[in-house]
Amino acid sequence: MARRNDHTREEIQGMAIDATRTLIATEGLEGVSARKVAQQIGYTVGTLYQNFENIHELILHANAFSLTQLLAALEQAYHQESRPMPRIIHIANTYLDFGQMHEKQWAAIFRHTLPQGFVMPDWYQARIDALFSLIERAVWELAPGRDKKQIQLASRTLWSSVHGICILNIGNKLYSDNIATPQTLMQSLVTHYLSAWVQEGSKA
Amino acid sequence: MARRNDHTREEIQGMAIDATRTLIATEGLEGVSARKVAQQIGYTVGTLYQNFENIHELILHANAFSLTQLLAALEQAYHQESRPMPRIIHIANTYLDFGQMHEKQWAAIFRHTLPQGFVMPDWYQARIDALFSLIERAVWELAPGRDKKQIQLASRTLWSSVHGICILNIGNKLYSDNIATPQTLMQSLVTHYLSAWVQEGSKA
DNA sequence: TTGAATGGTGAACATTGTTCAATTATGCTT
DNA sequence: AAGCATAATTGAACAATGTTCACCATTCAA
Repeated sequence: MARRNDHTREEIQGMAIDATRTLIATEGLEGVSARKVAQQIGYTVGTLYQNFENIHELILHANAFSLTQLLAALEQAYHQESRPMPRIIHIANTYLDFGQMHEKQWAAIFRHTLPQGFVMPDWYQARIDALFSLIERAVWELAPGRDKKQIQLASRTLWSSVHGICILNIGNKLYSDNIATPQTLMQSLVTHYLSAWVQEGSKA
Repeated sequence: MARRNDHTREEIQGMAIDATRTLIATEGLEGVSARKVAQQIGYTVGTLYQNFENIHELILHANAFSLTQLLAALEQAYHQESRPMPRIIHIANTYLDFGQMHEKQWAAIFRHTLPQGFVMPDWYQARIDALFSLIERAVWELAPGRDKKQIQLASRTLWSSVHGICILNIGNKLYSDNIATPQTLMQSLVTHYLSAWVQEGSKA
């Protein structure tokens, strides 16, 4: 039984977040429970609730970790390819791969919803913003001359769409009928959307 | 207290589904509970469990109802516009509107997940398929000469993307910063993607 | 050494899904 | 008409959930 000062507050929080992450990875979001997490880290529920407001905060931290991993993967993809268009395609595919490889974690991010009255913390929203700004950067390089608002519009449209393909990919295997792999859809989306978008810009 | 033959099995099921729907509409998916539904319809949990395998089946029925409503709205949109390209845009915007107007129901459809071991019933999957085939029809009319597999690929890509925009629209108000309304994103997606796709086809 | 402050506990409460023996109402048979 | 079998309905019970909080234990300062 753990005793006082065996671990600092920060250590306990880190352990709890880790435990939550592995729970999500193995059993999915539904497999997370305060008692399970507490037992994993060798403390009791009471201690857990001294370190986190509620279970949602804990899950939020676990999800933020996944988001950070995702961002790292996308940033790596960004640097692996320098030609603007293939770069975006590569980033999109990396996004897709991440969702497939870490299916449970991925699903946890987008399925978890704060109860009414809860507000998403800034440090969490900041991670999501970072994702979007990475895309904005990549789109900007594709058409540096374009208006900033147009870039923003295009990258949000594109990224929402990429996200949609990922969403419908996991869970429902809508595409598992020999014909269209999610990678094919992704390719189709990015090339068509962006080629028309670039072309439109060169006219003006 | 309800007595035998006050209602038929079918009536009870219908009442339960209705109660579930209003619960979802008012409190969201998390607001649904077996006891609440039972109380609403004037029976007890036991009766509920004689009419439904479990709570997920009940939710699935409520969601199927929403899907039917959605399909009806999309089909109406289909017939409101006959020019192929504006038609698709109109359908997409109708989809978006539906998600905005019935936010809770819409979220319930896409956030609800069957526990492991559960399989999505055929009658439910059929409703989803109907949505996709409506889009396929609309895309086909845009380019009747194209290969069937190409049409399938394009409509799935397009619809996943449309779906993605809807998803990121509800919940996070990512777009609420004066600039880009979801309608603008939708317009941008559909016109750009499809114009490039059509153009590609006319080359071959 | 004593006392205050803080770490940690685990029992308790309400609420969840789900089951099932017991009860009650119905319809059929005699 | 009476009785019986069948089916509908109940509600108590179980395990598991999130959350709280009075209590105990440990540490550190005085």
